Order: sequence, then structure tokens, then C-alpha cells
Amino acid sequence: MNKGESMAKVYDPGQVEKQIYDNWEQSGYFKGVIDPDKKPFTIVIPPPNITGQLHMGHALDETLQDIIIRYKRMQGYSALWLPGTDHASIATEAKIVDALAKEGLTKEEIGRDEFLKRAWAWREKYGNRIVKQLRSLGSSCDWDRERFTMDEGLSKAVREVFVRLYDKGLIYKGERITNWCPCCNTSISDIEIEYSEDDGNFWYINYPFADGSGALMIATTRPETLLGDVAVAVNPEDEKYKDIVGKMLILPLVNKEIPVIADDYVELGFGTGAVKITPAHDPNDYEVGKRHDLPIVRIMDDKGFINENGGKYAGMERYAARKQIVEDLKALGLLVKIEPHKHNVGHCQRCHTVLEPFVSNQWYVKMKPLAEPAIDAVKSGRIKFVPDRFSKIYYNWMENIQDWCISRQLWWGHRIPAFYCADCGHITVSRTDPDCCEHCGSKNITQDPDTLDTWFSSALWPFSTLGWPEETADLKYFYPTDVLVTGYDIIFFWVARMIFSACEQMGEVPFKTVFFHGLVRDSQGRKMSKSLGNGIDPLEVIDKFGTDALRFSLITGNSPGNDQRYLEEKVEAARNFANKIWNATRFVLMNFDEEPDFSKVDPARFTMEDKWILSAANRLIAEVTDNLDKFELGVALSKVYDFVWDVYCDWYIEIVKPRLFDAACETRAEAQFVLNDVLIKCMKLLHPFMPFVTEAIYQRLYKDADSIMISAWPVTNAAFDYPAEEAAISYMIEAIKRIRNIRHEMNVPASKKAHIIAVTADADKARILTECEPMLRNLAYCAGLTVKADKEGIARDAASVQLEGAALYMPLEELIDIGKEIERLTGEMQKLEQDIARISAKLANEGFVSKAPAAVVEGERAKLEKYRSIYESTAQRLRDMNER
RNA sequence: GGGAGUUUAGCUCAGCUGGGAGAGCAUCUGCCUUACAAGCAGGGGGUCACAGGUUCGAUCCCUGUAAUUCCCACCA
Repeated sequence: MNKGESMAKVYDPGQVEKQIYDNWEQSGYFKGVIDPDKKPFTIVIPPPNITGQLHMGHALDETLQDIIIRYKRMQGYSALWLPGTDHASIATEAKIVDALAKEGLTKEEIGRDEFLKRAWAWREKYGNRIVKQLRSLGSSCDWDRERFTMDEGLSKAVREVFVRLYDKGLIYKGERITNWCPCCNTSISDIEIEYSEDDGNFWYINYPFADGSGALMIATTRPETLLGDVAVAVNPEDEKYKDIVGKMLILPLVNKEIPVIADDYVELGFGTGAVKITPAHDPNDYEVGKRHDLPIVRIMDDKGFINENGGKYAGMERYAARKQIVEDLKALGLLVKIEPHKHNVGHCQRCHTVLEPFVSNQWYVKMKPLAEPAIDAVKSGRIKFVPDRFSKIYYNWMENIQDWCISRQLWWGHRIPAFYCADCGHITVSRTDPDCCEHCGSKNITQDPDTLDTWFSSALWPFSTLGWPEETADLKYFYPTDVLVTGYDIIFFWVARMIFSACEQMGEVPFKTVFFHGLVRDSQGRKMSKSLGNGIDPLEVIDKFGTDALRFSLITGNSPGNDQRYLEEKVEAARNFANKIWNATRFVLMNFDEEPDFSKVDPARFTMEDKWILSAANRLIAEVTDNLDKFELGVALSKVYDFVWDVYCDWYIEIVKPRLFDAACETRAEAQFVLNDVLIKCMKLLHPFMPFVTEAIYQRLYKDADSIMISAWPVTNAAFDYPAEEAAISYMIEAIKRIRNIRHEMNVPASKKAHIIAVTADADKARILTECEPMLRNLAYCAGLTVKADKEGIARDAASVQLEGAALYMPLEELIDIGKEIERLTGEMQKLEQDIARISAKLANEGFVSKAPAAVVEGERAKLEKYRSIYESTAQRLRDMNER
């Protein structure tokens, strides 16, 4: 039994993938090795959250990275793909709080230390889960270098950056309006807000003048904030109100006097033209308040309940208070009307609760000075975005950037290294925990209870994972990284922040290229989400179709940066392709002798088809390599697919079969060699995309083979360039296709073979046809071939294929209906006439001939000549058929 | 309000810096041909959203329009 016969008829990925992956991992091939003789190539993984389950977005992201890193590894780079996970402060904390709630506990009840213990236990359990799942995608990560954002080393990097920025005055603490999530119970940054158009109301409320002279009507979408009003503003240009500026109003329900002020902020002609000012609860009002030196009255606590400033409403939940306040206003006759109003409301990205903007004391990063070098890094081309359009989005954001709120009222995360002195009020910020105030020496200091935004640590990921702030060998060798692969949805959260962090801390870009991908949506184009329940579990897909099939389906047929839909049919097609190459290999091996001896192969004995496919493979290698370098992964993959299926399987294997089946064939060894050579090249080109099946095949093609993943990327071989043979086989393929077409149209049974008579005056065509007789016999139902220069003795009712410089005649007696054949040839002539007319017109156009590139004009001339020649010969054939 | 993307065969999408458009699936026809029916062979199906412009020539470049998706900003 030979190797091919021992292969299963159907490729079963489930049987081989796990074992292959374990072998790779044990072999140490995933390891990034510091090798001064090699160039490094580095990718750091976008660290998945430890709360996460593997989803299609990960599958796409990982696949893209794995393709790039495997490609570069095969090209001889010292490749490092560094994996890890993110602590995801707010998301993880929410999960743990939920878990506690199920036990009837709150985090306050168990305390900070106990809470953190539970959080670390969570990390242990679920952080490892996602890392295991990444392996099933075939990811060739260096697992020994796995990092976690709260590792000791990374925490040190976080603290170092915080202290540096603080010392430079780029981190400050200040009281400002910040968006607050009453559910997560923490401040959040601006980009964590999700706006949605919600149904709401405009409540029109009368504020009576203190002097009893009527009332001023305002409109609001949040009536409960009335409790914190400190003024009502009108536009200074507003004729309607110019006399009331400076007058006092009675704030309803609160019964305190507030002034009418004039400020440009109020837009003329919008609403009632009078705006209630609540500096503690609205960013614009806050600014107005600052300009007019108004007091700030905060009326809500951190959980969204009215506080002691709310008088009788104190302790009420915000929406309950709203309802009550509206009713009370109605009772007082101050509520004028309620109008439905759609408006944009900010929600928490994590829990979707409506956010409450209010004044609080938070830590911020001053962004303007950091943004400038980060903008330049992209503008100068030191960082390239693929596709390029994302750089516009990046500039737009960076150029209008606001300061970044980095403090979170959470426990899970990096605690802010600021220590407050109870005696002198000084804040000590330091790399190590101080035991006294650096200003007054008091031991009465306490650390800030808050933690940092989770993105603060991920912003340092490209260098913190390599050991920074220590000057490690890894950092020196592998930094800056080469490519960052990520979804366009986190360009602000992560990509932008990595860029300015690296520019500031390293003085160097974090990566040279950012390769953006889109979202994987469901089959109807909707975003996959838990609430819709339309998510597809990649692990289930892998189970059913294999990892290679999933990877293939995610890469093929879509272009960089575009969203794509998940369609199971696509995975099926990919699975079929894996099976196809498996069976091609099976066929090749079945037709090898025990161990093929290629030492006796003589290139001088290469046949026309051998040269043709070797030459085509050369072009394939060049093109695929070029596509990969340009991140055109989908294009690269479809080229390999087409070559393997259409060129290698459907044509080369079929052409070469007679040589293999004839043990005495003189060129049998050459055919075996070419089959093997081209297949191996294809498997190598395919390996980054479909690592498992290509490895399985490679192991069978080579005796004692090492892994394909460390084999050399194929390069073109100039000795295998055969343009003449490529043209000749193309000619034959054209001929065979036309023969098949005619026979099928005429319903000629396959069993009815024809002796083909080729008529040509062209010596080269005669040679090609003669040499390709076996091909015709095998693939074109040909019983024998006669090549001659004249058309003497050709049956009138023979079907014919008119080619450039030759005509093939197939006498099939009663099987061909002369009338039908005449009709068919007439149709072909009409088509030829159209082509000839079109090209002639083009060539008659002075502008075309003089301005188009010479090669294009030449191509058109050649085409015209070809069509004319076929046209002439078709016309002649028709005359012959009609004459007799 | 500002910006970006998309619009190509019945469906899902490619089309590599302008030279008469492709794939997979679906569909029709004929085949279990000893690698593969998850296969083989053949066919049908597209004024490349619309209108202008640039050009010898436009699916591709420019302008505008329409539909659609997304991002940013945000007026109480």
C-alpha cells in the first residue's frame, strides 16, 4: 500500500488539528528568538478581555495576525507574536459584582481586599479559558511570553508612565463635568459614551419673577435638574428679554431666588429663548456658570439618587424624582405644557444605562501636547494605516481631542499612585508607595481609592509587554513592533492611545503599520450580539468544518477594513477546498512509487504541460508574495485557490494522468516531480491561511519532514520560466474547451469518440497539436489525430473548431446535424464580426493609436489578427459545407 | 451639523493605482470517468445605482444626485 492509499477519502480536520497544534507548540517553533543574524518581525496581540468568550471578531483578528506572522516566519524573519489578556477593569468588575449579587452580597460588604481576591480568582479561571480558545484557531503565538495587563511588570510600566506624566504636568486632578454611569457607579471617558436617539419630552415650566410680575417660561428635557438651577440665561441680543436681564426669579419647588443672566450660549429662536442653568449637571451650563461666577449645586449622588440639596426629593431615584417634580409643578400651575421630543441621549457603553453628567473631581491626561507628535507620526508616514482612509478618521479625532478622564471609581485595576496628606493637603505621586508626605513629612497619608481607565494600561502594551521600563533584550530587539492588526472600532480607544503613549515614552512609534479589519456580522448584516442571540460560536464552526475552513472563509472574498457577513455556505465551500487539496495529494501519492527518486529527473525531458505549469507557478508565487506584502490577503488567497483547483487539479493532473498510468512512460518521473514540486509550492503559499491541512499534506509529501511552518517561503525560479509553453497549453485548453462545448451542445455521448483531423499551414501549430495528441485523446473524446496542411477529404458534416491558425474537424456522422452546425458557425461568425468591428474602430481611431501605450495597441492588433484569421477560416468552412 | 464607507449576476462578495467584468452559492444540462458527488464537464444570467465631466478609451479618476450603513459632534 502506498502513502496515497493510506489516506482517508475525505479529509477529517478534527482528527489532525489538535495533534498538529500540540506538535508545533512542543517543537518551540512559536518562540520568538533573539537572533542577531535575522531581522525581527513583531506583532503584539490585541489582548482579549478576561471576561471574554471567543467570538467571530477574535477569529478574524487572530487569523489575520497568524497569516502575517506565519508568512514572515517562513520568509526567514525572527518572528514574534506576543499574546496576552486585558484585565478590562469595568467589564470584569461588573461581572464580579453580578456574581456577588447572586450570593446576596455587595462589594462594599466584602471590602476591597476580599473583592480583589475574587477578581484574581476570576482572572485565573476565565483568563485562561480565552487563551485556550485562541489555540484552537491555530494561532502561532509565543505562549511563553504571554502577558496580562496587571502583571507585575506591566503594572510597573503603568506606574512609571503615570509618574512621568504627572511630573511633566500632563496628568492633573481637577473638578469638571464628567459623564457618570449611575449603574457602574464610576466616571467614564467621553469615548465610552454611546449616543442614541431616544424618545423624550420637552417640559415647559414657568419660573415666576420674584417681584410678582409674571413668569418666564423655560423648556427642559430633564426637569429634575431644576433642583440644581442657579440662573436662567437669555441671549443678550434677544429683544424679547432685554428688559428682564438682572431680574430675579423664584426657582419653583426650591423657592430660592435665582437671577436672569445674559449669555451668548443661548441660541436665538430655539425653544423659549430662556435656558435654565444647572452648572453641576450639564457641561454647557458649567461653562456658563464659570463665566458668570455662579454657584455649583450638585443635587444627585453617585448612584443617581437626589442628594441632600434636593430638599424633599432627597433620597429619590432620579426618574422617580422627575415624575414627582413634574406632578408637583403641575399642581402649582407652573407646568405649561409637555411636548414629545426626540433627542440624543448618552448611554454607558458597558451597561447602556442613561449617563448622568455631573461635576466631580477626577484625574485627567492633558491631551493637546501628546496629540501633536502622534498626529505627526502618521502624517510623516512613520506609521502607515491600511487601508489609508482610517488615517483621516484618526486625524479628525486627534486634532479635536479633549482631555482624557483616566480615574475610575472601581477597585479592579491599577490603583492611582497618588497619596493625599491629611495634614497639609499635598498630593504625593511616586514610583513606590511613600510612607510619609513628601511635603510636610506627615505620616497621615492615604492613597487615592480610584483605579485607572483600563485603556491606560493597554495604551502601553507594545512596549510594556517587552519589559519596559527595564531595558530588556526583548525590547531592544523586537521593538518597535511591525504590524498591529485590529478592528476599526477601537481606533480611538486603543490605537490612538498607543501611538501617543509610545511617542511620549519611547520617543518612537509603537508599530510601523496598522492593519484594520471590519466587523463580522450575521448573515443578515446585523451586528452579532448577545441580546439578539445571533452570535456564531467559532468553536462550533471549527468543530463542524475545521479551523482551516473557518479561517479561509473569513479571509476570502473581502477587502481590508470592510465589514463582512458570516455565511455558513462560505465555510462549507472552504471545507470543500481543504478536501480538494487533500484528495489531490492523495492522487499524487497514489501515483508515486514507494519513495520517488527525483535524482533521475531531467529538465530536458519536461513536456509542454510540465513547463506550462512550472512557469505558471512562478507567476503565482510572485503575485501572491506581492499581494501579501500589500496586505491584500483575500486576493492572495483566491489566487492560490484558483491555481490549485482550476490549474493544478482540473488541468495539470488530468493532462498528466496517462503518463502516470503508464509505468513504461519515459517522462513519468518528470511528471511525478512536477506534481510534487508544484503541490509543495502551493501548500507553502497556502500554509499561512490554512495551517493544518497544509501541514498534514506536507508531512506526507516529505519523508522525515520538519514542519512546513518553518520551511522556506517559495521563490520564483527563473529556470522555470517558459512563456512559449504557457501559450501553447493555453491554446490547447482553448481548443479542448471548445470541443467539449460543441459535443455537449450536440448531445454527443461521451462514448462516441472522434478521430480528429487538424488542418493547419502553421508549422508551429502543427507541432503543438501533434505533441498534444495524448491530451486530446484524454480530455477531448479523441480517438486519434491527423495533422495535415490541406482540408482534402474532410466530411461535409464534420463538426469543426476554428482556432487561430488551425481548424479541428470531428467527423461524427449522423450525430451532427448539418443544419444545426451551420447555424452554430453562423452565430460564431456574427460574434466575430462584432469583435472585429469594435477593434477595427478602435485601431482606426487616431487618438487611440497615438496616445495609448504601445503594448496596448499591439495587443489590440494581435487580437484583431486572431479574430480575422478565425473569421476567415469559419467563413471558408461555411462555404465548404454549403457548396456540396 | 461634520466626516467616512457601500451601491457590480437571483444571494454573498472580489475586481491589485483607467484598455469590453469574475468567484462561491443558487439555477439549467449531461456524467458515480478507478484523487475528490464536499466531485467532473458544459450552459444561462450583469446599460458595474443615476446624471454630468476628464480621457483616444471610465466599473475604476473628478463633480453632483439618490439609496443605505457607520463614525464624530451635539441646542436647553
